[in-house]
Amino acid sequence: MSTSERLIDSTRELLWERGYVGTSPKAILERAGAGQGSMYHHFKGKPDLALAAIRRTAEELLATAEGVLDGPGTPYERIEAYLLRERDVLRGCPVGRLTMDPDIVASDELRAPVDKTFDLIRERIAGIVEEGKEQGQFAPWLDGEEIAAAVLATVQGGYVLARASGSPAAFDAGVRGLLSLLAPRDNTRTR
Amino acid sequence: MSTSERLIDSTRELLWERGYVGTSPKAILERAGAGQGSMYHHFKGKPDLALAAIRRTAEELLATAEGVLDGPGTPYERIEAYLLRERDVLRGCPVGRLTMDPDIVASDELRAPVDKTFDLIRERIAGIVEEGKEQGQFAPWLDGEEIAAAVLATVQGGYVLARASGSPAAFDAGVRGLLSLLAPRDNTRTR
DNA sequence: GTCTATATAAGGATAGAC
DNA sequence: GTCTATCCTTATATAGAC
Repeated sequence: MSTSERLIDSTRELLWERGYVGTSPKAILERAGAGQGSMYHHFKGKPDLALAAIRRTAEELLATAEGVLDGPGTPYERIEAYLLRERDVLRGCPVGRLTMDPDIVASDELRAPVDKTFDLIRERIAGIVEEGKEQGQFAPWLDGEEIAAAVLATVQGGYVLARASGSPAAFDAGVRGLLSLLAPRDNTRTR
Repeated sequence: MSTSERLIDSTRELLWERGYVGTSPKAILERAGAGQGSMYHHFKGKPDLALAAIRRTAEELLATAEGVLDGPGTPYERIEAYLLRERDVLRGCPVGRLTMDPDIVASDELRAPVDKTFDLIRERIAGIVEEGKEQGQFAPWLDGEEIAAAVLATVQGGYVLARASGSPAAFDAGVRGLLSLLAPRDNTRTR
């Protein structure tokens, strides 16, 4: 793997673990096994390298999410698959955690990939919900965009709760709670 | 206000804005209008001061949440009030944001107030849900703890989505989505 | 209690040799 | 392309005067 690639990979790992403000060029170089010169040869500086790393991470996350959402099954089953897909819960979301970084939120350029990723996933989920409404699997009064936002928020908030308690249990509980609200019930059952 | 109090207040503000790793003693002192000596006289160091600040913030947030959750109204209305209470959405949650700080998650002492705050709010909401089930306002198959986790996660995740897009809209959408799933429907309506 | 001085390390970047 | 040397600033803390 090229030095440039190793620098990007190290930056991605550190951004995930420690965020932007908590990640120093020195730490990146050590992890990548490179010297100062290499980094400043390939990239203009820390923000430039971070941008490359963030874009890569965002693309990968989007691809993973779309892979699950475009899978087989009914609309409910696809949303369920998205919510239940394997995650390293205690590490948190490599994209979502960036929103807590003041320097990233302050930069339109660094924030853009984060914004775009959530936006595309939300649109995809919203479409699935609308599909489910047409098929009668979801109640007609539900709004696709709103449900999609709730689904994404449950995931992102689940990471927060899990990290607060040091256990993935809270993440799982939140997901199960949302699924219990979303689950279609057959008409033979009284509500 | 005493110097010690001003130091705590400045720290609370900075922790909210920039997190633990992003907050330097120097910045705290400047904001508090104090010198180096004052800080190290009243506190053992940055972690000690941060702990005092976090405890204060956690207590205040808990009090605010309980104030709303213990208010008047049906169980659904009280949860609705909690979700719709005024928030400075783009600033994020002063407690939740701490979970993205590696140094805080790594310290049992610094993480404890965060964990405790979420735990107590979750219990309170869970109790309200169980109450609503008894009254027939919520479906009997819902689990109080799980719904409570979903409610908290929607809020925490809403902050993440809002900060990603630079607008409170995503927060509001997620909350409305969850409320539309949670809202009691009268039996005259067909599902 | 509060201040200034000082100390050591780290953050972030540039210069120039190879 | 990569390395080392060097630079200036900030982070975090201690010492000791007032």
